[in-house]
Amino acid sequence: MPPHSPEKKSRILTAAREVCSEGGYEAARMDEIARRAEVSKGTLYNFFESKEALLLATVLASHQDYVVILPAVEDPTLDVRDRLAALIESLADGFEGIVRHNMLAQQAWSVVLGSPSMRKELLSALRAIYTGYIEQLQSILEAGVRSGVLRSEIDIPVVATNWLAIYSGLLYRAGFEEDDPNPAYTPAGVRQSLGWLTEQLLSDEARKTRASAREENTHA
Amino acid sequence: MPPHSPEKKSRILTAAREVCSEGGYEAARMDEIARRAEVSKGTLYNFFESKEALLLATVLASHQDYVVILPAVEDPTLDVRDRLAALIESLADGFEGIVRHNMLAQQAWSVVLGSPSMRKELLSALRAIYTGYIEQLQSILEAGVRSGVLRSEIDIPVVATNWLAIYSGLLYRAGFEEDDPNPAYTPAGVRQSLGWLTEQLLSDEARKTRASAREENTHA
Amino acid sequence: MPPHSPEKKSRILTAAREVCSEGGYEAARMDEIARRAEVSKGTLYNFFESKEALLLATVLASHQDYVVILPAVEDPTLDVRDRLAALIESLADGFEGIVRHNMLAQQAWSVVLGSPSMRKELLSALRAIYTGYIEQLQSILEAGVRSGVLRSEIDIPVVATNWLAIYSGLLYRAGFEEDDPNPAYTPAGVRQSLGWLTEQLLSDEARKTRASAREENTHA
Amino acid sequence: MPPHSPEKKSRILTAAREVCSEGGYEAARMDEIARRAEVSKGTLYNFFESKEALLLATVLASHQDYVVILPAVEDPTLDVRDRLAALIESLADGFEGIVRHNMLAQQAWSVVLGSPSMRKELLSALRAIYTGYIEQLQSILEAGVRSGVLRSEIDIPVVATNWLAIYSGLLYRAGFEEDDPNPAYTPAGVRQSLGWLTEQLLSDEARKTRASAREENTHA
DNA sequence: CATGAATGAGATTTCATTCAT
DNA sequence: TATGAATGAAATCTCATTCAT
Repeated sequence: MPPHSPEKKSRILTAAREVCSEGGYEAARMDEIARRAEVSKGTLYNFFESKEALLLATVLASHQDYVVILPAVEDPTLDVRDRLAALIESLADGFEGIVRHNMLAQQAWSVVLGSPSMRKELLSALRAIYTGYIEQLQSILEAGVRSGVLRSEIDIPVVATNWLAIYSGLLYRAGFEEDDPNPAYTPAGVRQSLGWLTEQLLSDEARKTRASAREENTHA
Repeated sequence: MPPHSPEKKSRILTAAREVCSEGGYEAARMDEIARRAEVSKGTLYNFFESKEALLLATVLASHQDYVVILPAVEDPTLDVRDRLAALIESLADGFEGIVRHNMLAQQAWSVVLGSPSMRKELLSALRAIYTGYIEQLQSILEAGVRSGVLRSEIDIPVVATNWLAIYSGLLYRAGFEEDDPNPAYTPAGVRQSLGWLTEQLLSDEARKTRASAREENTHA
Repeated sequence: MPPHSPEKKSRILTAAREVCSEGGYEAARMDEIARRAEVSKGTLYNFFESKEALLLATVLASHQDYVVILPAVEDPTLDVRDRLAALIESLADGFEGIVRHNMLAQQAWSVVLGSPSMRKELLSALRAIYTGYIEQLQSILEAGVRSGVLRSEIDIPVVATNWLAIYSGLLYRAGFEEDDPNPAYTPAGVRQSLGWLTEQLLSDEARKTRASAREENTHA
Repeated sequence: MPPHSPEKKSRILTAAREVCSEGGYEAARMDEIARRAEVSKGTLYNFFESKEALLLATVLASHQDYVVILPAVEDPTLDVRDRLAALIESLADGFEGIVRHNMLAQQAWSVVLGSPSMRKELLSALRAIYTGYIEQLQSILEAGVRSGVLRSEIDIPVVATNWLAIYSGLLYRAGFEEDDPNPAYTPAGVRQSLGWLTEQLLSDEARKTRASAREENTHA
């Protein structure tokens, strides 16, 4: 018999995510998760200490699927405007999935709140999820300032913080919308809001040459 | 004693908010709420249909305390920069209380998720809470554009959306911090982030006269 | 509704004792106890913190029924031989009931062993159950020595200890017997063993006058 | 490796005894026993039908270690007083170990109570454990009467029963004591109680010559 | 024979809700 | 209306036992 097959663990996590997605963490039942994963309840407890631990692992695993970065963003030879645009696209494209994931993660709080160690682990993961974005963003902004595309006087940490705050805020507010969401809290809204922010950063020169520069770039 | 004494109802809601604040919605027990409100459990059910209804009412009542607006903000005779500054102060001052309130409100989701009608009510309230801000903000921005303090080409809806997104984003991210929070997610961070946004809106003329103008204004 | 009616508590304890008597403490199920007591499982937990606490209370309540003392034993005007004989009769008469009770109490150990506080409570009760006997016995022996019926050189504490040890030993060993018990571990055995002990205590004078003295006493 | 290696069986029994000693039979887990014995859980079931059977075997094995008899006791050439004294020493020396063993054996009841056949086996073993003592004791007492050291009129079966009852009673009561046990329920108490009993048996002649006789004996 | 992951019946316990007083 | 003892469905978790490897 294979020792604690990872495939089974993955099946359990998938089942748990499904069950939570449907009824929320509060309503998730170990019985139901076991049934969907096609394992016994005992096996659930062989893999995870408790219901809380399973739900925490479910949230953390869910992160893996949503923390993705477009390769183009990391290419330092590209024009900074394109790199920022690619980042915006990445964020906008994943927006709806992340909104759903986010609503679940928020619910996990009430389940995990009881155990300080799990709370710490969850919050730490939630903080970590955006750290990559912040760092990436700062390095792009620095490159932009160096190349003269972005205004030299911008306060990079504040701008990066605001970029992320806007994104988080839209994400958060999107969770309040149902059925017919306010367009501001859709992928299009993400593009518009972060596009506006990018505009503010451009140097006067970049502003003048924008159209031509971008066109050359595209044709290259 | 009049039926459904409002005083008793208020006592119940206060007790419920306390209990939820301490242990989260998941851990809130009707027994404990009744004990703190100094009423019987039966009385709880005379005022509220169910535990879910009580918790929903608790969240909604909690909104009342946090949706406050500084009178100065609404005074159209003031300089727009002061009105925006007053709004920022209002948001920054209430920040920590709202963060706590917000974490509770998020948890409430998992409790009311099961009932579509309650879910609608909660989400609607959550949407409404910021509507006042958005409208107020837009009217200030319009006044600013009219008076020449703000740049004429700004896209007021986008700017207002971003203002609120930044605020919401900081609020949301602040919920992930514990003990030694990142300064970006503190009242000071609110001032810095929204201050930066305000900067972007000023017209060239306002930018030049800022120091003197503000000084005159203050002395007036 | 009467507040925690003692009658209900008593019904629960009775049901618990019945269930334990039949299958042992290990096999006692809260469901079954609730069913027999004609209360809900929840009510069981309104009266008793846990299963352990209920079983402990059951054992302690069981003591009440078996710690009985013959009034005659306490009458200091009677001849010491008669008082000792009455005590022996008391112990022999209750013997079979106490044997059954004892076997249950022993089983309770394994259930209650986990909780140090309960263990202490149980052991303390088990010690206390015989304290009355020891004290009573010592006062009778002292009276016997004073009246010259018992030998003056007897070591009263040692004799009292041995009296109780013999009784406890027979009680304990009786628990090992089934169906066709060794006569030594029956009420008759109790009379014989403790009768022998009493014999050893009589003074030479009492020994000579025994037949006549007792006869007079009986006729008095 | 021979099938059902006795060494492995012994390791299992030792592990089981350790586990039971620490937490009691109720708390003993097959997992833990297997871990300590360094075998798999499956192997446990190759050696023992069930948990009950293993625990029963554990109690029975525990008996082997405690049913020991001093060789001197069996030597018919010695003075009966010395043989009884040696027996008392044997019982007193092993007292504390037997007390612990006894407490475990009592707990075993609740585990094996469910199975009549195991119950019979356990009770039979518990009866057998003292049979050797009784027989040995009776043969010593008979030798004592024949040699004139013990009073000729003693009722040997009753005396033997009482000797064993006193010992069992002290053993049993010792199980109720914790930390600071009553001296009556210690090895010293065993010596005192059984010493008193021996005293009652001596013939007048033996009583007179006791000091000198024993001294000679010791010097021989 | 040995292993130990998997099983799943069944145990204890909780707590929102009810309703007789 | 207020009370709070009683309810019991339903939840989590345990652990002796099995059996494919």
